[in-house]
This record gives sequence, C-alpha cells and structure tokens, in this order.
Amino acid sequence: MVSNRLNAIKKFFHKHKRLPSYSEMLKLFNLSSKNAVFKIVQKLIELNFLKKESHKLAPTSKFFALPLVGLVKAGFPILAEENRDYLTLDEYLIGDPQSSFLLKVSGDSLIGLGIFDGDLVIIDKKDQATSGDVVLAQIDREWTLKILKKDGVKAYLEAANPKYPPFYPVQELEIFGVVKAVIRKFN
Amino acid sequence: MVSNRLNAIKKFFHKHKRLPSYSEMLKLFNLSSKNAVFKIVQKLIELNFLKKESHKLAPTSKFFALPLVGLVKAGFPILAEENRDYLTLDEYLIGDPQSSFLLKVSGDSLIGLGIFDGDLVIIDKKDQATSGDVVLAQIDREWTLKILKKDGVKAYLEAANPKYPPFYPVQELEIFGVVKAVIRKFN
DNA sequence: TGACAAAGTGAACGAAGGTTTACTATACTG
DNA sequence: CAGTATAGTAAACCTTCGTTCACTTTGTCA
Repeated sequence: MVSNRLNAIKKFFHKHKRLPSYSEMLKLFNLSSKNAVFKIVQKLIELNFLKKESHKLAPTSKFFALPLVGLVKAGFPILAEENRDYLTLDEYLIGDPQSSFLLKVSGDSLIGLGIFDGDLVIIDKKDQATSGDVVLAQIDREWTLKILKKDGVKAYLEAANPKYPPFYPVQELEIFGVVKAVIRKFN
Repeated sequence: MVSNRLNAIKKFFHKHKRLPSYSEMLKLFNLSSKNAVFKIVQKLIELNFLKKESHKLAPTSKFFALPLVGLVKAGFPILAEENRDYLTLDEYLIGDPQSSFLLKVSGDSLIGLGIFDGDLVIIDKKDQATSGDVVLAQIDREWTLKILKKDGVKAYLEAANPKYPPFYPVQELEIFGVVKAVIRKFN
C-alpha cells in the first residue's frame, strides 16, 4: 500500500521538518534497494503528494493539507474519498508571514463577533483599514482591539458588546494592524 | 545583516516548500563562494532558525513560528524583541495530522461557544469523549455538531443556543470526533 | 497454470551536496 | 592609524544523492 509509505514520510517530516533522503526511506520502508524507493517516490509524485525540481524532492501543498468536509445530515461526506477539498492551515490563515503576528485577546469587548477572552487573533500589520474591520489600534495612547468605523471623515472605534459605548478619539487614533482570523483552542 | 538572509530563505521555503541548497543560496544572496554561505548557515543555526542532522539542513520550529504577543494597555509589547513567544499554527492546532480533519460549520446551534455558521472546526477523530466536549456525532442516524453531556450513564447532546432544546437519542448516539479548535477568517 | 504486471534486489555512475583550508577585502575599534 | 575581527573568494575534497540498468521475486487473474 502506497499510502502507508506516505504516512511514514509524513511522520518523518513532522519530526525532522524535512523530507527523508532515499537512503533514509530505505530504513523507513524496510527495503534494501534504492530503486524500490525511487519507484515509490515516482508514484507519490504522480499522486501529487511530492514534487521534484532539478532532482530535489519537496512536498506539495496536498502533502500538508487536511481534508475539509462539509456537514450534510444524510451521510458523512468524509467517507467518500473523492470530491474532497484539502486545506493547509498556515497557507489558509497567513497571507504574508513577514507582516503577521499573533495576539492573545483579553477582555470581552468583541464577544458579539465571537472573539472571546483568551482567543488568539492573527494580525496583519498595516496602518490602513476600512470601516468594519477589526483593528489593533492606539486610541489616545491606549492600545485596544476594536471595530473601526468611519463616519464620513471621522473615524472611531466600536466594541461588539452592548456593554461598551463607542470610543471617539480625543486626540489621535492610530491603526497598527487588521485582524485576519480568530483561533480558539479547546481544553 | 543576517536577518535579510533569513528572510530570503523563508521566501524560498514558502515558494518551494524546502530549504535551498548551498549553491542555491549563492544566487539567493548574490555571493560567489560556498564558504560564505557556510558561515551564514552556521550563524542561523546558532540563532536556532535552522538545524542540521548528519549534514542535512532543516528548519526549526522557530523558523516557521509567528511572534505571539499579549496586549498590555501601557506599551506595545511587540516592539520589544526580547521576551517574545513564538507559535507555529499547524503545530499549535493539530495534534495528530493523521486523525485530524476540518469541518465547515453550518447552523447557529453553537453560537454560545462562539462557533458561528461558516466557521472552520478542527476535529480529532475518535469515538470517546468526555462530558462538555463539542463532538461530531450521529444521533439517531443524523449527523450533528453539539455539546456532549453525560448525565450518569445517559448521554445526550446539547446546543449552545437557548433556541434549541437538548437532544436525547431515541436509539443510538455515536461519537465520531471531538472539536479541538475553531477558526474564523475575516473578509 | 501460465503469463504478465508490480514490487523489490544489487551494483554502478555522474552530479551535486556540504565541508575544509588558505587567502583577501572590508569594516570596526581603541 | 594600526590591529583585529568579520565577511567574502577560490579551489580541492570526500560523501551522499538520485538515477539507471539488468535481473529476480511476488502477486493477480484469465
């Protein structure tokens, strides 16, 4: 079975953060000829789990991706191997790694958007945003995470919690980044 | 500057899903001696961005990680280079890639937990769960995503939305997986 | 059962890999 | 400005890499 071999490679990658060489796959697969490995790799390339550029092996996106399914009441769609979508979290969530960072949310001012205390938020560093964006901003020298609203020329911040009133900047409102995604881990 | 070199390597990795070889780094850095590359790599290993095992180069977790900051009202903590935490999303979110998959949530039955329609949920495949877990389950042959409750011996499902009553299984309740995390992307 | 494809063995090969050594140019520092 | 660390050049080295070839074993199915 070729998928066992793929899993072994995935495990190796998970542990070492790189693909095994052919010699290492020999041990991994309990084989004794590099040619056997060569043929297996060839097959994995055909299946689009691996790729090669000028004799250098690399994983594809499919290699990392998790199956993505939708919930239909009738049947459990993951059972059907075909028609599956695949998604890599890092690729899905992070546009430019250079300008992204994570922020741990504190407070309940955004519960209306499903952003709770302790959640992790992915922020894209930039100083421009459009009305409705959740922004990391400095309002009158205080840092906060709120919804940006532009009312004509005036910009102000709003919570997603009826407990809090809108925040109008007395002096300045500087935007530092825009929230791209929320992540909450259970347990 | 060594961080420029690191960024070039990161870009290369992003594009090719593997590290460049020394010869490729030559072009990447516009150098003409492999020894120069050798020394740069040595430095990146000391800084713990790369590592080597039996002459094979590999990235470390730090290589992939995003800076993680907390929000303190006084100052903006990301400005301080030290005391930073780093986090890799894939590692953080996914325990065992083999038994994980993604599910697109439909419906509003879990809004109380901040799980909205259209959110992505990471599910760990297993048939056991403890009371309070959000589970993907089949109740009387219908698939659903709900909170598992164990009342003594009896198990039933509960929504996180006052609109819905608890669901007591008439015949059977089979657990398929447990929700490990929620992801919501904006825009 | 016999034929044929699939999977594996073993050895040989050139190319490319990372490493080392010795030397030069550039930049910093007291 | 002399002295010294830092960054880069150039060439040679052996190891390991991925590939190929010819052959054998195993499995499948008509």
